[in-house]
Amino acid sequence: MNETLLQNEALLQRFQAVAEETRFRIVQLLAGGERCVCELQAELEAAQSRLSFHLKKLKDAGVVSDRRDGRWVHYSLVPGALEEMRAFLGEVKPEEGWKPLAPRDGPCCS
Amino acid sequence: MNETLLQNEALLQRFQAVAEETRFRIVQLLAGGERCVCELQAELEAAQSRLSFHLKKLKDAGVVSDRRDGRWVHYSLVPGALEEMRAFLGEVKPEEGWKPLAPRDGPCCS
DNA sequence: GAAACACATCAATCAGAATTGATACGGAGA
DNA sequence: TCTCCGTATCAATTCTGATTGATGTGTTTC
Repeated sequence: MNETLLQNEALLQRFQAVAEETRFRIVQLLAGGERCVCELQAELEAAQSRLSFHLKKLKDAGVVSDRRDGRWVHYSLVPGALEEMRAFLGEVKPEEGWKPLAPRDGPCCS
Repeated sequence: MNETLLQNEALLQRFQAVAEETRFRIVQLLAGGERCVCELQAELEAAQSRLSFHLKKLKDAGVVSDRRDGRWVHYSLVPGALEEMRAFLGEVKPEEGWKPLAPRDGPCCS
């Protein structure tokens, strides 16, 4: 199995996790620091099972981690995960002064 | 209308655009420079209408731009869009040495 | 202008993800 | 132990987005 493909898969999963409105907002809230589920619930005005569903998605993708404290569970961002996503967008971003590939000779498609 | 909300909406749309396998791969290919549709079609082994659908998503999100050249259309990345996404992940990423918020006093939820 | 080509769009179908309501689980306090 | 509370999970439904096949549009070449 190709290592890079697996990395890509995990990376894609992270983008998928963040690219949904509720989860996008969760990430924004967690940027301010750790939050327990009930706090998120209050701030997002989301049903409990719905929030739990989205938190699981984020956790499965490795974007957040949880910490149990008595009956409460606190969620926070995983810095490394976000860093990887940034790195991907960095690699992908053409350098300043970058030029398109020279047009290929011959017909566009063979 | 709130300015920040609109920005968020556009940003979310960009994440949604990138967070799909076919489009994720398109972005990776375009990282190497401009490509025409038929080249992408060959490299992705995707049906033409399918590819066109995904390119439109990326374009609507502002992640790519197109350039007509005779009968060919060439797509390339929009550096600024990727930069904004990076910036978001940067803001959102806790600083090194960052500490969780101090636990609130009183019960977690009122 | 006719034919061939590159690409876009549309309508119908299909698939996967999100929502909801009910239920289960685990910890804390009486 | 019984009960309450915070959270997770499950099954059913609903919604959204992707795929497919056909058709449309603009461009080149003859």
